[in-house]
Order: sequence, then structure tokens, then C-alpha cells
Amino acid sequence: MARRFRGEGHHKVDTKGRVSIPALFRRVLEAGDPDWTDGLNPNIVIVYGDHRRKFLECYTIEAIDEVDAQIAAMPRGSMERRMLERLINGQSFPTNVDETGRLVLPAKLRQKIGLDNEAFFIATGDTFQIWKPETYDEIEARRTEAWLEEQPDDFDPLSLLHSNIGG
Amino acid sequence: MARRFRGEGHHKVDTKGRVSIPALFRRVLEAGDPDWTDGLNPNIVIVYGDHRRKFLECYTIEAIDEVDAQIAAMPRGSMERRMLERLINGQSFPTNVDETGRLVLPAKLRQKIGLDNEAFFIATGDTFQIWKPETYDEIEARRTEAWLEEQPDDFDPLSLLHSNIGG
DNA sequence: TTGCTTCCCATAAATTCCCAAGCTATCCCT
DNA sequence: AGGGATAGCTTGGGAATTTATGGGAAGCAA
Repeated sequence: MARRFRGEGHHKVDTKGRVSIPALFRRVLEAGDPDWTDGLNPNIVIVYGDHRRKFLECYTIEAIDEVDAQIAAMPRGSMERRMLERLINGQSFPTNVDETGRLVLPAKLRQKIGLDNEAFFIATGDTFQIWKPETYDEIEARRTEAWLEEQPDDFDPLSLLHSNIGG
Repeated sequence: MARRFRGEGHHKVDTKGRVSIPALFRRVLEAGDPDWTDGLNPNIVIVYGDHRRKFLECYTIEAIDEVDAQIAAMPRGSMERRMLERLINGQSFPTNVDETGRLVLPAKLRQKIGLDNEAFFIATGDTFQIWKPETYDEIEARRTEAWLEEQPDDFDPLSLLHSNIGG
């Protein structure tokens, strides 16, 4: 299994759309870019998807290559392939980390997810997502919270795995 | 079954967040890191979880890999998987033991569990936990209290001995 | 021109690296 | 068995780097 993103964090977004990437994520981006060598800035692909998607999903080169390969393996002309090409190939933006470890998000992308002066980063395995903090809180955290409320007070998330053992 | 953590202990936390790991735990961390060889510093993953969790849970690489694999095996998009990705991938921090056997806990993690100048370590099988000593005592005390509540009003602790005689 | 984008430079705070001292438990040799 | 030598554990301190963030000016494009 390739190196995985872990962790979360809030970072300032300046008027130019520049935002620091959590340092730990940078190490994974570097490791996931075949062209990267010490001193270079890793390349990355940001998938923004359709208008309903309220966050940006960031892929390492290796991760997006894998996705592309899977799409390429689908029957040409099938609806599924068409859609994926549209959403993954079309609605994405290749860029790279800059000298100081920042990402520059074009105005278009910032507007799409309503990003203004702060961004929330969260790891999701082999990608990480960028949210407007308020949106995240409203949509995701609320959902998580509601779900957690239903769990016992000393709930251990890992208990979910047990039911899956051997399954 | 992999080597298990055993025991407990208190250690100083300095202003930089550095804290010694109980020496016995280090042997387990080393054994549980596939990349480790003599002379290297073992990698580990600290899961801090949601805001209600008042301790840090430390995993060996092997242990966390196993968890990741199980999560990856769950249906994409299911609530359980989402939650686990959020709590395990998102709310965790990969790091490694340093040259002198210490862990460096970032300010964010220390604040989350209220850690100031001392930490309490306790083994929990294939992971170990780090607590602010007072919090641990309180929770344990409360648990004891809760248990006492269930006993008859005139409960005498010594009565416990009786049921144990000859046992 | 009016906005974006790119580059280059700057700085304060946080984090890592390097080195060290006081102890304790162990080992080895006489 | 005694005594010194060795090794590992815990805890500190200062210096060197890395991060996170901001600003100005040159380059482009509508």
C-alpha cells in the first residue's frame, strides 16, 4: 500500500489564493510523484468535479494515474466511462506545490467551494480534501456528530471493524 | 499474535512536547515496524480521534496497516467506512520515535488532551495510550464510583473477598 | 487598464537536530 | 565478591531548519 495521507489542519488562504499544504501531506505528495527528486516541487492533480461537490480532492500523480488507468480499461463509449472522463479528466486541474510548500488555487476553484480566507484540509487515505471550514462543519462534521451521538459514550470507532473481521 | 504492549508509567513532557516512551514499549514499536532495523527509529501512528476522546492512542505500523486494510475492505461510501476514514485517517498523526527514545507531541495534540508537564502511558494490548495523569485518574475514579453505585447501600469492600475465598 | 498570476524576497514561530549530563542496571575481569 | 567499565534510560539546552504567512513587482490576458 502506497504512503497514505494522514491528519487534518486549517490554513490561511491569502488574496492571491495561496495556501500552505500541511507539511506531512507534502511528504506524501513528493513520494507519490515519479518525477520528483529532492529540490523539486511535486506535481499534483486537483479534481473539483461537478457543481454539487463542495470540496477539492487532491491526488498524487501515482494515485491519479491509477484512476486514469482504470478509466482507460472501461469500454470505450460506455456511459460510465464517459462520465468518469468528464468528471475526472475534465473537471480537474493539474498543478504543483510551490517553493514554499503552498498551493495556488485559481479564483475559479476558490469560488466553486466558497473559499475565502481559510481552508480546511483533511486526509482521506490516498487523497486529501480541501474545504471551506464552515461548509465542512455544516455538512460533514454535523453528519459525523449526529452519528457519533448515537454511539455509546465510550464508543471506540474500531469496534466497527470487529463486525467485519473475517468478512 | 504480534508482540503486545505491557505495563504503564509516568514521564516528563518538556516545553517542546518531547516525552520519553517507556523503554519496554519501544521494543514492541520496533518489532511492529516492517521498515525497522537495528539503529533506526521506529515509525508509529498516533490516533487522536474526535473531540470527546481524552487520550492519544499509539499504533505500531503493523497494527495501523491492519486497521487501514480493514477499512479499505469496507464498502466505499458506507457510513461506517466514512466515519472510520475520518476518525482514523483524518484524526491521526504519523511520526517516529527519536534518537533518544522520545516522542514529540505537537502542541495541537497536547492541547487536545490537556497535557502539560507530565504524561501517563498505559498499555492496551496492541496499542498504548497517552493520558494527562489527572484525566486518567478522574475517569478511573468515576468508573470506580459508578461501579460502587451498583453495590448495596451498606456495601463493604471486604465482602468481595468472601466470594473469592478458595477461588 | 484591471485583474489575475508568477516570481522573488522576508520573517516570526514551530520543529528538528545535535550534543550532553546524571542515573541505573549490567557485564567483565581479577 | 569487589570494582571498574559499559550500556541504556530519562531529561535538558542551544543551534540549525522548516513552516506558515505576507508583500512587492514583473508578466499576461481579457
